Amino acid sequence: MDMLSALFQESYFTVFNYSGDKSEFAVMNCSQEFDADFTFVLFPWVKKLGLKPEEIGLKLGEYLLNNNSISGYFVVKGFFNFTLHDNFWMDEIYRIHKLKTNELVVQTDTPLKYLVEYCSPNTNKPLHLGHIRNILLGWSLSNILKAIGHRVETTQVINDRGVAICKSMLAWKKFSNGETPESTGIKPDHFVGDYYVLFDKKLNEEYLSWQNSDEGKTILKNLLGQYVNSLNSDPSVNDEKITSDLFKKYKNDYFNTYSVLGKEVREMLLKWENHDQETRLLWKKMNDWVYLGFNESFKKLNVSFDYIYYESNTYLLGKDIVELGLNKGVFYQLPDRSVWVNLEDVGLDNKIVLRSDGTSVYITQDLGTIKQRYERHHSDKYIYIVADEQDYHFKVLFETVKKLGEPYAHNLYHCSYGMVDLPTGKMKSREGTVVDADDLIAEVIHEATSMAEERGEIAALPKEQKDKICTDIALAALKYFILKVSYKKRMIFDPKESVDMQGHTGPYIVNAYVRIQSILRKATFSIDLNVPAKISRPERNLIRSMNTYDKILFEAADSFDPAHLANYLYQLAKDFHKYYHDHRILNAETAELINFRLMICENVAKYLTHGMNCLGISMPDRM
RNA sequence: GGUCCCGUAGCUCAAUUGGAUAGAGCAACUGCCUUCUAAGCAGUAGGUUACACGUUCGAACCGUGUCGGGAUCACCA
Repeated sequence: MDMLSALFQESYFTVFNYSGDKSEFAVMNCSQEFDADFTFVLFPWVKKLGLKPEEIGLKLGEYLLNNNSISGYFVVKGFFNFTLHDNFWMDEIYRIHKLKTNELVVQTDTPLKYLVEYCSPNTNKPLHLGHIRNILLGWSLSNILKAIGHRVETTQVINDRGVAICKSMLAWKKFSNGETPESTGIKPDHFVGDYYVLFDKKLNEEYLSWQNSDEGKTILKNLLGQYVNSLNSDPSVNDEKITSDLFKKYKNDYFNTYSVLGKEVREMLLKWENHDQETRLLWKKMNDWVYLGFNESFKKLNVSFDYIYYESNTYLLGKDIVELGLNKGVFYQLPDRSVWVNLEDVGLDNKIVLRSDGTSVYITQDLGTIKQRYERHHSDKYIYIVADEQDYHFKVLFETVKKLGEPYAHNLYHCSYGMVDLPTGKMKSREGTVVDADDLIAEVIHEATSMAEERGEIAALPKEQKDKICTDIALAALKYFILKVSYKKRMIFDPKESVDMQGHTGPYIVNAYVRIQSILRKATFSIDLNVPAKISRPERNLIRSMNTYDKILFEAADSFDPAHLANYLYQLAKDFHKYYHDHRILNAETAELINFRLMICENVAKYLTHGMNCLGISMPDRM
């Protein structure tokens, strides 16, 4: 494609004495409805050259034809459609056929070092669907960047401290009777998560009985009065709704002021911060359970991390930066000793960066960890894969770093992905509507297994091999289902559809590959480079697609979006399925044709494997 | 209320970054397995791209406004 742009650039200079930037000469694939390889749009040139589209097309076409650069052309309206010589496409087939997988992609001429952060869970509950989207994006983006020649390190910061973790710790301490994951047989991260849920349940019970106590009644009555006034008496709201709204709103305040459990949690957090031995031991024990469970989930998803940071080690970082900011005059201090940054000049507000008691807030830590990353990794680009609910936080963070004039200030990227919703609405952990990662994976594997049994294609294989294939197919379905959607968009996840294996799905693409493998197993003679008489339109289109693979990968890398690649692979698989249906391969008419078609098949398989592997999907040979 | 994001077939998503008659899958209906794996192929039906102006050879895409939905705006993380 790039080569074609150059061709038009050169032709314009010769024919019209026009010299322009290469980017002015964009060439596209010709639309399916015409029998041509590529299209060059003439409209923009009508004004620039002062000629009619037909005249431009004619002059251009005759020149290119005489030059032997193209084999034919025709102009429809303002579109210059043209076709390249067969030997160009044949050369492409040979070239691709000779390439090894790691040579398939053109390498970037500006290789950089990336640090990609993704996943970053809390240790109070197991991974859910939101983490899965995050993980798949991070993993496949890293693969894509590596594929085009960048160096990539991956990392996650585990949020292993704070109030939430103390809640599950307290619940376990009070209500577990010493139960463990081993004694109950529950997956350890789920085990801990169950105590987090239990805490909330116990808190609700406590809150409810407090509401009926004299103290509670008086306070809530007062609040109710104020609240009803503030509602401006909307007639559609009934008393019950008002009370339940208030109940929800006030719960947090209750937790912080009247709750006995709340008090115990805060005491526990304080003990933790003061390195109380018993608390730290409990904390370590429960977190270790969670890591055991997380690692099992990561392994199932077939992802890993190069560097793991723990918030318990980094949460005190950043205070030196606050000091630096104050000295530089970038931050200011109020009389109560809290420290702030004014971001009004970039359209944001004043944000606190250090509390009046001198302790850190979220952004203090992040300022610290960014700097630590820079010092330890010296990457060229730092990518944070974090949901779009944190857009504001990252804007503030990055602008603050810019104001500080840090050397890495312009190398920070928030890859902000849309949250995952269910057909029934938002996922809410409190209401138990969260789709658990492990449950989901188990469900797709179950579905893939029963589909495979129905088909019977792999029935004769040993169990171990069958299980591996079914797992691959299941993960292909799940991963592709999520990655095919552009990451910026909020997506609706229907668990029923995620186990679909027909149509625009991962298994559909795997199937194209499996069909090729099946043919290759049956092929009796080895491929040898002979020239066949003619390349058909479907074949030209297949090669043309493979020829644009580089461009797709670079696009995906530039936009941080694996969905470009996912959709490309579907199109390639679709074209192949049709080709397979319309053309006999092993019993084609002549030996040359068999040879030729086998080459095409092998080439397609190469790209499908490479692309799917970039998405983090492994390809079985049979299904 | 301020800021940001989104609105495409009944549903879930695309659209080569401003190009030809807006495409797929699912769901519905109809065909194709004695031939390389039917997790496949072909077909029917489904659209005022939320709405209105504007920019230009050309707009789902850019601009302005309206309507609708979401996120966020803690001395929480």
